[in-house]
Amino acid sequence: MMKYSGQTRVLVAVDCIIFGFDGENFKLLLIQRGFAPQRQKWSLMGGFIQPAESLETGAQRVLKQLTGLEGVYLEQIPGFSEPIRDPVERTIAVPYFALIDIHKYEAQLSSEYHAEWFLLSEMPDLIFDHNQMVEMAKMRLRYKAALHPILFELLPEKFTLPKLQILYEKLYETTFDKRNFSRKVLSTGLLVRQEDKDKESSRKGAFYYKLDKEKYYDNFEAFLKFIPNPEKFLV
Amino acid sequence: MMKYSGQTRVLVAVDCIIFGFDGENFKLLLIQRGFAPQRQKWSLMGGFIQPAESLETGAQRVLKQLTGLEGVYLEQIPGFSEPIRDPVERTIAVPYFALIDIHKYEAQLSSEYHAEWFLLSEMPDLIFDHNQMVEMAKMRLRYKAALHPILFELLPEKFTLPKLQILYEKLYETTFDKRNFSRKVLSTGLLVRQEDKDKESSRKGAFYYKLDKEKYYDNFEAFLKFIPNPEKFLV
DNA sequence: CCAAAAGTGTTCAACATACACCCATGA
DNA sequence: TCATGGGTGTATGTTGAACACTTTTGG
Repeated sequence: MMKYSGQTRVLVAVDCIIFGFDGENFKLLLIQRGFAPQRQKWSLMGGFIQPAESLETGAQRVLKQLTGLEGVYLEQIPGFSEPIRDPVERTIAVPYFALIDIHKYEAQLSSEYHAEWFLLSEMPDLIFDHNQMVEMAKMRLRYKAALHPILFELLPEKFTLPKLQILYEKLYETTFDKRNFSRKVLSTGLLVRQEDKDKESSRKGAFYYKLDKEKYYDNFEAFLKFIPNPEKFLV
Repeated sequence: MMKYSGQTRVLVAVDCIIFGFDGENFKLLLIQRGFAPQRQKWSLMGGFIQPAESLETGAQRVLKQLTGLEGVYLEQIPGFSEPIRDPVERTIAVPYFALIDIHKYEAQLSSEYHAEWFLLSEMPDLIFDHNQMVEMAKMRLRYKAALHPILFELLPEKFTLPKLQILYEKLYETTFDKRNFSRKVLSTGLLVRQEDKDKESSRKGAFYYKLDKEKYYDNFEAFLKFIPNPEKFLV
């Protein structure tokens, strides 16, 4: 078959901004590059698109390689395409942010990559334009999470309301009234209270909740506002 | 300089979903392909990314070629990247939706392309996956416009409140209460009433308004809701 | 004078916020 | 028994939705 003539072909990479939450803080999973250029420097996990895969498939592959996880929540953010963003060769990067349950990850860590979790606030300098990608991903996550219940993707199967609230508070760098917060969250009917409590962080213990998977997936990107004044965060 | 070895390079295209509004209905600017494959079939205007340009720059170039317009409102939507989406050769497409003032366009039409405006509701079948791109763009536009005042990009410099309301009503395929609508819109302070009236569509005439450019651009993506129950439209 | 569209105000309900006290428990 | 974090209810203000009549003017 004929090809389009006179056009330049370029490398296309997917880079993953992998968010986790340890119960206290947001974290980012980074790898130390084992190859040139900028060997040893920290970077996002990424990879070049292969002939038989789509962008989304590529991103899932890259994630699986690093974390062992499949079917992860992924969202594409706008491409990074400055002609000289990669000094080696022109590469157009399509970043995805990923939300994973940090605990699921730990069990499956492959030693093929030198990967490490960093507190979002203590992130090292990254190669190329990866710092900007992280910034962009944070903005997008803030935006999306203000309107849709996606942050559950960061939590383990069983979690408590105080933990959920801390999650939101950390993302928006503020605090919320716990009475209003729990009322809003519970009023969605998405959460099912369990019998048992988490006694780790208080003597009284906090009830565990699980997602009502049915409701959650049926109306996956439901429009819900768990935080007050979302317009403050919607840039 | 060394290149990354063993990787496949691909064509990257930008395709533009160009929206216009004629005062009554949404329209889409399409071109009839002058080259194979699928010569004569309708398609979105697009082009391959050139060595010295970014995706956004490429999209602006493509738009300028077709419409003569520069600095158009553009927004990237997620890439289309199925390996066989283009039968000639693997091409990853990054679509952009564009909002233009249809009247500005008409003046500058280049005859280099066979381009035509179609009512959104009477759109022909398009090549490849362009139909899906249009669907995706409509969804994104609905989402974005429900929360941010971007639809002004579709209107001429002077417009009336009834026209603005029709614009919103057509996008959301519903009707709004004009008292509530005008109150909301005017309360933003974004609009400045002019002395003169548009007498085209009524005997009484409707006041023209202009955007307060200062306020508009200062707070370009302000969070505003001109439509009731936006959650209905936020998929 | 009449048809057709433009313009305008009020009432009510729902929602979001602010706010404070009691509970359970382990040490 | 006390210190710590968990859990809950109410009152108030704000916001958004519903709703109908008067105005203007060209024909």
